[in-house]
Amino acid sequence: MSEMTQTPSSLAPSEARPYHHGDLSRALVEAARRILETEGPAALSLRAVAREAGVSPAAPYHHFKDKGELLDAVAHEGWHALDAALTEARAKSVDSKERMTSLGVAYVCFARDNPALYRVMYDCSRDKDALPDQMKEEGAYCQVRNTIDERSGGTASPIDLELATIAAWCAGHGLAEMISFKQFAPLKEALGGEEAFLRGVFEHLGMFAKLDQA
Amino acid sequence: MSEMTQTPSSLAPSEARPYHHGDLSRALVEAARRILETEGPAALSLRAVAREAGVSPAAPYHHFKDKGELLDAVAHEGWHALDAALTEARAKSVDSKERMTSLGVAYVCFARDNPALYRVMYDCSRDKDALPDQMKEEGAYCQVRNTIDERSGGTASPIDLELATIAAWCAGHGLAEMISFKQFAPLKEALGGEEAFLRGVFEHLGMFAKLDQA
DNA sequence: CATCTATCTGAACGACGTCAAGATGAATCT
DNA sequence: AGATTCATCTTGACGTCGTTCAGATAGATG
Repeated sequence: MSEMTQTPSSLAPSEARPYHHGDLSRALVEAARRILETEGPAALSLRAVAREAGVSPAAPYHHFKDKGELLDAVAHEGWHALDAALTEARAKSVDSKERMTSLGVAYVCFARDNPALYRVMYDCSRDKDALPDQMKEEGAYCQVRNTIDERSGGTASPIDLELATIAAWCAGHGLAEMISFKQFAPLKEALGGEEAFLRGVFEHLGMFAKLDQA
Repeated sequence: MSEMTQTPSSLAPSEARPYHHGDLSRALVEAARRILETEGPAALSLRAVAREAGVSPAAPYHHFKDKGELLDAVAHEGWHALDAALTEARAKSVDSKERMTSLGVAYVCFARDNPALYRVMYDCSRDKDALPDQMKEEGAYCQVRNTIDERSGGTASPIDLELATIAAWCAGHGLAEMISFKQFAPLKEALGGEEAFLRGVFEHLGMFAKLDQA
């Protein structure tokens, strides 16, 4: 009960209201993201999403078990967008020593540029006490692990590799949640901009201090 | 308009309903913490707090501007409790090289043991885009900075000291938010317990990698 | 004592998440 | 084709929430 109802016969793939009254699952998720971007997470009610999609307050319940499941779908898209951002950052940085820092900066910038989406992503994760399953095998988390593995020349033990990945991930998440805290403003200015500040913080995190000893 | 109305004449310091109908500000915060611990953050409505304190749903508005201000008061208590936990941890660890890791472990354990309270603390901070002001001068943040400063022998530049503190704080917060994620369970088991896991992660964060070079 | 003022109650408003009953219309089956 | 089936959407309702306001209550003050 996920992706049936493809465009019925002869209609544009994803615009207008093609079906019965529309390809709602998708329209709802898009409406939710629109609300998130323009009005923030506080305004993201199920009724507002339905309103934005031009449908009655009860309509979403034919596509999502409850509000949480809609948010899960939004979060899912968010993780994909984060994957893409990290992939791009990884491709851009040629220096393998800098690559890790670049990944971190890209991660935090994603959160800074999509604060509401990032918040939904982590709120969903906390509700389930777990990161999305896909991440362990091919997602953003895996990109971080691979980058660390490359940097260490593939010599790190599986446990050390995992610990280092977790350490890096936690640092990135923590910084992502606090990047816009007012207290950091003077330091950002002193360092000549937010990116420099980010690099500064990440360079103090010796993700490889232990791996390099081996 | 904060702390007047101490116990009126002859009554136990904090039980029953001593005053007009009670020392509400305090009673409400206590009721809120009780609800947080027993039913979690989702159950923490203003009405539920009033109910728990035995007053009408409108009563809290004579002591707090709105729900957010009540939560601020709860968060304020939370930060004090965190301060205490860190102070204790800092006193216990004699080895200055281990002290930083001990602080980190204590921080995350506090979050693990008071998950709902910790969540309220950071939700409030995010709403204001700032950590509590007191922290910069004498709170938990300051303890972390001092510990780093001691460890580096007081030789770190102010900027490096600040960057290292932020890095450590972000890592601690990130780990605190994810410590109970299911994906980490196998690794915890492999390392022989949650504390060992925490130490493992923190030891991969070379908060001093850069400071030690100087 | 009367009065003042902080505190609390009761009732109400709009918004929320959710559900049950009914309407609607595309798809399927003779 | 027409009848039927079934997913989809609407209407209306329920209980809860945050918040406000007019009025009751009872310490504190004169």
